Amino acid sequence: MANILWVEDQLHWVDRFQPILEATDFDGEPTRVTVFGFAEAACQHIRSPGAARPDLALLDAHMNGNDSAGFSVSRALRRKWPELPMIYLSEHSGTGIEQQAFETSEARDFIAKHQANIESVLCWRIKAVLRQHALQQRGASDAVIDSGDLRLDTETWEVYWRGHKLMNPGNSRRPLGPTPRKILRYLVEAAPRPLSTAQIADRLDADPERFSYANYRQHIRTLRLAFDHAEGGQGDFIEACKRGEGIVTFGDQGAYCWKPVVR
Amino acid sequence: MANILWVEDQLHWVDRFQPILEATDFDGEPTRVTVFGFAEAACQHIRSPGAARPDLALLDAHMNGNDSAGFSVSRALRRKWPELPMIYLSEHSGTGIEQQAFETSEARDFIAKHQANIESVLCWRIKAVLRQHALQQRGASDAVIDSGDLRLDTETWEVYWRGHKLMNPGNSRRPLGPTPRKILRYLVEAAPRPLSTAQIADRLDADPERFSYANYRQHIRTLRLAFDHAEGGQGDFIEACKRGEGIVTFGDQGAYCWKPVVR
DNA sequence: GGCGGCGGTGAAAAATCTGTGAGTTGATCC
DNA sequence: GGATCAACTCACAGATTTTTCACCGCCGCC
Repeated sequence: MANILWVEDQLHWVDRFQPILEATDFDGEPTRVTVFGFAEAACQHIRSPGAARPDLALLDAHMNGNDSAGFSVSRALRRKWPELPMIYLSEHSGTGIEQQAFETSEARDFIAKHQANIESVLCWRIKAVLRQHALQQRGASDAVIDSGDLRLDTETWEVYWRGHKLMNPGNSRRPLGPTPRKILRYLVEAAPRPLSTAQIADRLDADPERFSYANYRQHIRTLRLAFDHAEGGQGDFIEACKRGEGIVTFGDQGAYCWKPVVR
Repeated sequence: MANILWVEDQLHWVDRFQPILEATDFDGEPTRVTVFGFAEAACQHIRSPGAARPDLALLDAHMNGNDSAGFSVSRALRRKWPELPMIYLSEHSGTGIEQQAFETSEARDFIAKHQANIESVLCWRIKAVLRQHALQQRGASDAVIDSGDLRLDTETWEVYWRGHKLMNPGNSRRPLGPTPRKILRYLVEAAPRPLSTAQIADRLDADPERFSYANYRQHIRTLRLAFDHAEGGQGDFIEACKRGEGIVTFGDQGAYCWKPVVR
């Protein structure tokens, strides 16, 4: 289902476009449009932990007399879903607002509300952005990930650290659990970018209400212990993490980050 | 070097835009624009084995009275360089030409020639497409802000000043705290405009009631100390700030401003 | 000269974040 | 039904970051 988040303070545009958007087939599934009339309401919704990830955001930069209300929504979105494509729909094309949208807000497109055949143009451009984004998402999936001394086979999900297979720290005869393995994979894939709790929850396809930071933290602990056991259990890996190598706490938004270990 | 391939049959557009494009810095290197006045000539060039790969193609769909001359160039490009981003620059926005550009020709953008401030719009949009494409190519790599001797990676949040990583001034083994990092980023992004307490509070997504000027001031202090430590801790940076370089107090509404430091 | 506001400073208090250990839950298998 | 195991929760202490507070010097102004 194509899920569109739209922030627009002028109701007549909503009345005009919403039915058209909902009747348009963007990705082979029914389209749902969620509209917010105020930037604050949208931000609040976005920040709430249970918010479902939209596929695309449609923003108006200039709302309720505030030049940058739309940009605050954009920042909230970027924080929660860094990859989310955003399109601006505005009456101020060709102005500094358009420039700001492209240069600091990483807009994918900026559509002038006043133009010929706007309904169609809107749909074409949304479709184009969604297609482009889909293309981008399914790039890069090698079977084996190598990062320093780590070897991660994404087919069999086995993980080797300096030649030793990572085992379950609670019971060294058993392999590492599936969730920690996945988390490790996502961390290594995302390196050197950190992954926040929300991003991990998103990738694990977990219920964002349930997957908490405490949860993430615990898996990180499991992983660190597993690495530590793999290199002898002297606590060296834990120490390395504190120094900023291996699985590093990022210090914001409950995020962790994979940094290759130098020897 | 940003290499742009442009196919355009009306010379006056070339005269008008080419100098601007060539004077615009799209990727930190000089820009070169190669113009073809005829679709056939462009296709022939593209198919020739020695043709250099451009970074972006600018096409006009409707040329020399032929509705689809531009699309033939697009097909030639797609065959030779499947990943090449293409932007249409046309007088026929909102028509079937735009639809075709997006739906069958995988246009990244479609820019109407007749619109306010077209020169700037063209540059913003080209820049946006190039950035998006670069991101896509190297698997969403560095979004780095450069300002003088400062290098700020907005993905990993690492900040380097003259090659030294900015650390927490209170504990030099630890990285700069999240809030100061963000404030620095916003300041540099907003430069040369100052950011008042209220603006920072908005960007930090903080409660404007709680985020006071005293607060902002303290973070600025942390930042200045961090810079100072990074260059040796002689207080030089603090002095520079007083002289009007680096993180400058703006003197109104409790605002601060980032000014690149000249050496 | 006294006054008041602004911005810099240092330290203390408050809030938040993290690591840790232990306890629950729920699913699966015997 | 009971054992087992991974995933999840909870509580708490220690570390770290952020906010608050009090004070100081400077400057313009009456």
